[in-house]
Amino acid sequence: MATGDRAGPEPGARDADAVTKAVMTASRLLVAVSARSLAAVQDQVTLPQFRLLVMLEQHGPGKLVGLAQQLGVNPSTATRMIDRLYASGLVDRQANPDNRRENLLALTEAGHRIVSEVTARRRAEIGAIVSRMEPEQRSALVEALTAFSEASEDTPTHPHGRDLYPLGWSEATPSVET
Amino acid sequence: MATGDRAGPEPGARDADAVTKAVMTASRLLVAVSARSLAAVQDQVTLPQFRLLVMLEQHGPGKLVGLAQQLGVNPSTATRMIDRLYASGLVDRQANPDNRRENLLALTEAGHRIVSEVTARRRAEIGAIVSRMEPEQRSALVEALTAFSEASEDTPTHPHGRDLYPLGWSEATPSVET
DNA sequence: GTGCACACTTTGCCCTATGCAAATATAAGA
DNA sequence: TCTTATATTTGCATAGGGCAAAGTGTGCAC
Repeated sequence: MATGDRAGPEPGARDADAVTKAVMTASRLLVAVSARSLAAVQDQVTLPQFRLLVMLEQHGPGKLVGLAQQLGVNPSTATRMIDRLYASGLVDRQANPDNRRENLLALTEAGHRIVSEVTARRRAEIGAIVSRMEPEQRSALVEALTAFSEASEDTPTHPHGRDLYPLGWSEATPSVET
Repeated sequence: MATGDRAGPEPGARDADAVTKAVMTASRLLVAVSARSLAAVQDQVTLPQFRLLVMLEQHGPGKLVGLAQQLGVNPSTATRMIDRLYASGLVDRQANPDNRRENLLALTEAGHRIVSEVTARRRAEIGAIVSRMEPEQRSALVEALTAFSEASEDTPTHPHGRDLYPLGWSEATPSVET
């Protein structure tokens, strides 16, 4: 908005600014949606616990070290989180018969239910929003977001981003993208 | 998916599904961007601490209870976080001369710098992505996101969302939208 | 086949974040 | 003044997190 009437020396710069602004606004919005979807289960699990459940759901049963890596936390942290989730019956833990130094961790039914509940709520919330848009707006949104996602794929994310990402992830991504 | 070749009774349903998917993908992406922007300061402040700094920046100097409410945490939690941030020189704390039971909390220069750094990184990252898009794609993105944001404004966010939101917020929104 | 190196998990120790309840200190009002 | 309400702090408990060390199995090399 308001970027159409003044001819800047570099038209792209002004556009990029408006786009950045719009993207950041949308970002806030989406985080709020995630937060609300999570609210329903926050009396049963903490956010880190929920993230752990999501990882188990996504990457299937596995051993503790792998889980810890996926979460970006120290194995000792994972051990203790599993202790608690096992105690609350959301995670199943049994020694791997083929390799007794490994534990096999998996979601219980109750664990699956929690993840599904949040995912469903989130889809529903987003669905509710897009349902208020005009059909043409919807397809425009799909195209625009697709272009955005593609543009981000070949973004270098600054040289060393790859290193920092797993480290920061655990603390920086509480919105548990499901 | 797989709903495209079969004429459903409600054509909008398939659209909504595709849009939901695109939105969720974008959401993950944006969270990753936030996470990376945050990574640069994670050796100086924890994520909750950073959120506190952002609140002080956004809502200006204020007293502890207000800050705690903005963050959605208990005042006692805020007290102790401030203790640590004061110790590390990121927050200034002084008794309000007009009301001795109140503390006035404000960012120090160092505190401001941290917030600015993250904000700048985030803008830069988003800017880098959009700069890879075609100009027409950029304006399409602005329009689409604007429509999306507007659609979300008059979304009821399910009846009781208002109640849960502040509660869940503290734990559910670590990505500190700046 | 015995032993050494490596992998997986757990435990100990320390810190931050968090909530609840109780204690303190200060204002404001009746 | 005495009481009530507000602001902050402190005590106590739990969860999340890291690092280092211990414990336990596997597997390979010699």
